[in-house]
Amino acid sequence: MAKKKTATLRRQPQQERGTRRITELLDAADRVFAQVGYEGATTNAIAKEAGASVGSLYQFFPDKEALLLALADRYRSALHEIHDRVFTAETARLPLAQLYDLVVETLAGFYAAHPGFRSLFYGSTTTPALAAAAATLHEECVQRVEAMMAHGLPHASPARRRLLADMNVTALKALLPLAEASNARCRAEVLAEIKRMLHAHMQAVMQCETMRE
Amino acid sequence: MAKKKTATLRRQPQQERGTRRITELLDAADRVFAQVGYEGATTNAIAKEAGASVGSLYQFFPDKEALLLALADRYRSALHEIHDRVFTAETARLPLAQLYDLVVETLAGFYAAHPGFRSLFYGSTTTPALAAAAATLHEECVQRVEAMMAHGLPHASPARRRLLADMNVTALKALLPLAEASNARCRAEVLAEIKRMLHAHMQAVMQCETMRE
Amino acid sequence: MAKKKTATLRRQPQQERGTRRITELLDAADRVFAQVGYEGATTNAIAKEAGASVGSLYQFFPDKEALLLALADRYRSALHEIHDRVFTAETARLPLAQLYDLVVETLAGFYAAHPGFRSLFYGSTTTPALAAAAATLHEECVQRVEAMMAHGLPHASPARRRLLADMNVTALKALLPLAEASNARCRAEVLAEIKRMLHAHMQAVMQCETMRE
Amino acid sequence: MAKKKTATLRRQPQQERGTRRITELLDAADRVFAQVGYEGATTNAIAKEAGASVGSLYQFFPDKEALLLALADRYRSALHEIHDRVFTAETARLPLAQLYDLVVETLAGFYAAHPGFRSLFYGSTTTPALAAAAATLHEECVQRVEAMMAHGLPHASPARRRLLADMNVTALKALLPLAEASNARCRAEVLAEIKRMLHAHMQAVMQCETMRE
DNA sequence: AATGAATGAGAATTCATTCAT
DNA sequence: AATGAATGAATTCTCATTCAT
Repeated sequence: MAKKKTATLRRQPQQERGTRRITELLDAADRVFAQVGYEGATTNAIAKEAGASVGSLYQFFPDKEALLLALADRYRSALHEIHDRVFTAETARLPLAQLYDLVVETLAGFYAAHPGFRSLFYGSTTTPALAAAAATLHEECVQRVEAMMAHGLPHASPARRRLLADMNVTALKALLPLAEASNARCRAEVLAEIKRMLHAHMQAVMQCETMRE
Repeated sequence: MAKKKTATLRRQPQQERGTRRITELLDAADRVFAQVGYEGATTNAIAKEAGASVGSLYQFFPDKEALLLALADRYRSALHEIHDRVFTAETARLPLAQLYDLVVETLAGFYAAHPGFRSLFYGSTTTPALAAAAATLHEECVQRVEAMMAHGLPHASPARRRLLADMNVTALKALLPLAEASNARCRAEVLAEIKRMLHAHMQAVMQCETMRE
Repeated sequence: MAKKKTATLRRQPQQERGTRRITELLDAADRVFAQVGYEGATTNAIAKEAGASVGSLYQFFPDKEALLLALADRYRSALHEIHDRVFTAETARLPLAQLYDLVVETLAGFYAAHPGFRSLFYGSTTTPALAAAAATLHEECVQRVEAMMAHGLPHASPARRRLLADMNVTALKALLPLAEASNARCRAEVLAEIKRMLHAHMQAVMQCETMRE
Repeated sequence: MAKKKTATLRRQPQQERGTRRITELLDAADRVFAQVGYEGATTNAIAKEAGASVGSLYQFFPDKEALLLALADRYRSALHEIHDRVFTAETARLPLAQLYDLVVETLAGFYAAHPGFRSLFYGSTTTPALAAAAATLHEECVQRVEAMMAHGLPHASPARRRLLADMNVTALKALLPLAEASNARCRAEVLAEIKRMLHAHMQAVMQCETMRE
C-alpha cells in the first residue's frame, strides 16, 4: 500500500539551474515517450535528449516511472486550466450544438498541441502507474462533463448521467486521432462529424427523457 | 526493406503433434499477453504456460513478434467469420436500428469472448508490429462497414463513406470496454446507449444527405 | 517477513550440465569472495572466474546474495559432517586436555582447508544475509560445544554452560587465524598455545565449580 | 607506489569554523559507518548527517577513505591516552589477577563507549585501507601488552612474548562483544569469565616457564 | 523435435568525485 | 568556503535468442 510515495521528485531543486533541468528533462521525456513509447524509452536516451547525463536525471527523479507521473501531472494541470477557462457557467447555458462545437474544438486544439499526450494516454495498460494516471485523467474529464449535463438532463439519475458523460469522453478521446491523422481540409470535416455524432446522440437522449415524463 | 520475413511460422509442422503444439503455444501466448501485455511477456513464460520449453517455441516461431502476428491472424479469421455470417446482403437491408442492434450485439459478444483480443489490440502503439496488426484489423472492419453503407448512403463520396465507417468502427471499439466493465444489468443499458449513439449519428447524416439533394 | 524465500536456487538443474555449472559457480564465488570480499565481488567477475557468462549465473541464482547463502550452506554441511564424525559420545569422555587437542586440531584443519570460509564468516556485518548466516553457523557450533560440556560441568546452569561454550567458540574462532598466518613451525606452537588457553580456562572453571559444592 | 597521498586532510583548516566542520564531519562519518558500514555509507549521507553538503566534505577530505583514516586516528589517540594512563610501570607490578581486572574493565569501558569503533574495526577485510588501519591499531595494542609482559615473563623469547601478547589482544577483542550483547548483570559475569580465561592461561604459561628452568 | 542450459548486449540505477555559482 | 547540481563509469539483473545433448 505505502510502497510508493506520491512524490514524483526525489528532491526539490534548490537552485534555478535545477528547476530548468527538471523542465528540460520532462520535455525530453515527453518527446522520447511520444516517439518510442514508455517501455521503449531508456533513461539514457531521455537524458541525452535533454542534453544531460543519466546522473542528472536520477538527481531529481527516483526512477523512470516518476518521469511518467510528472508528465501526467503536467498534462493534468494543462487540462484543468483549459477546463476552468472554457467551461464556465456561462458556456453551460449555450445551445447544445454550440456547446459541442466549443468542447470539440477546444479539446482538438489541446490534442493537436501536445503530441506527447497522445502517446501517453492512449492504450498501453502495460504500466500500472500509467494506467492509473490515465484513469485519473479520464475520471476528471468525466466529472466535468457530468457537471455540465446537470443542466440539460435534470431528471436523469446520477448513474445515467455518469454513463453518458463517460461515453462522451470515451468517444471523443477515441475519435480525435482521426482528425489529427487527416490533412487540414479533412480535419475540419472530421471534427464536424464528431460534433454531429455527440450532438445527435445527446439530442436523442434528451428526447427520450422528455417522452418518459 | 527485406529485414523481416513475412513468414509467421519458421516451418510448417509435419506431424499432428506439431500442429497441436502450435495451438498450445498460441493459446498460451494469448493468455500471457492478456495478463502482462506484449512487452511484459517473456518467451520463457509463454513456453512454460504452454507446458513446453523455449526451444520448442523457437522451433515453430522465429521470434516473439511472430507469436503476435500469428495471434493477430487468428483473431482476423474469427472476425472474418463473424463478418461473413452477420454482414450479409440480407442484413444490409434491415432497418437501421435493427442493423445497429445486430452489429453491436455481435461485436460485443466477440469482444467479451476474447479477453486476449482486448488487451492486445487496444492502444499500445509501442510495438510497430502490433500497431501494424491492429491497423490491419481495423482497416478490414472499416471496409466491411463501408460496404454496407453503400446501401444507405448511395450518394456519399467514397472518402466520406470511409470516414463515416471509420468513425463507426473507432467509436464502437472505444465504447465496448465500457459495457464490459459493467455488471450484467448495466451492460445491457450501456449497449443500448452505444446503439443509440451510432444510430442517432447515422440518422442525422442521412437526413443531412437527403436535404442536400 | 516473507520477502525472501529460503531457497537459494532459482531453479533445480534438470541436466547434469546444470549441476556441474552450479558447483563451478559456487567454487568461483568462493574464490572471488575470498579475494575481494562480498561487496567487492561483481557477479560478472564471478561468472568469468567460473568460465561462464552472467546469464548462466542468473539462470540458477536469483541474485548475488543467493551465492553467498548457498556457500554458507556448503560450509555448514561440511562443518556438520566434521562434528558428527569427530565429536562422538566417545570423545566426550576423553580427558580434557586430549579433548581440546582434538577439537582445536580438527577445526584448525578445517579452517586451513577452506580459505573462503575465513573471508565469509569473519566480521563484515555489512550484509544482513551474511550476518544471519554467520550467526546461525556460530550458534550451531555453540550448541555442539554446550552439549559436550554437560559431561564435565554437570552442575552448571544452562545459561552458564551456554556462556562458556560461546566463549570457547568465539575465542577459538578469533585465534585460529593467528595459527594460519604463521609458518609451519610456529603454527604448531600457536595451536598448542590456543589449546592451553582454552584448557586452562576450563580447568579453572571446573575447580571453581567444585569448590562451590 | 605514490598512488595515494598519505595526507588525510586535503588542507589544514585556516579558521576555527573549518576545525569545527571537520569534527562534525568525522562525528557524522562515525555514526553513519556504525550504522551501515564503510561500504554501505555514501559521502552524501555523511555530509547530510553532518548538516553540510558533499562539496564541503570534499573541501577537507580528499576522498571517502580519508574519512576512515581520520577516524582511525581519532580512535588511536583515544587508545593511546588510555594506554598511557593505565599501563604504567606501577600497574605492571600488580598481581596478575588485578592487572587483568584493570585491563579488561578499562577496555570494556572503551569498547562500550565507542559504538563506531566496534563496527569499523571488527572484521571486514574488504577495504584495504580499513584492514591496514585495523592492523595498525591491533599492532599498537599488542606492543603495549608485550611490554608489560617483560615483567612477568623475563625469560621468554621476544617471539613468544609477541605471540602471547597477540593472543591476549585477539581473544579480548573477540570476547568483548559478548559482554556488550548481554544485559548489565550478565555483563559483569561475562567480564569476570573473560578475566578468568586470560588469567588462567597466563598462569599456566608462567608455571610452564618456571618448570623449564 | 524437445529440452533446458548458455550467451551477452542492454537496461535501470548508484555513487564517488568534480564543477559552476 | 559552501552549496548543490553534473558527470559517467560501474554494477546488478533481464530476456530474446542460440546451442549442445
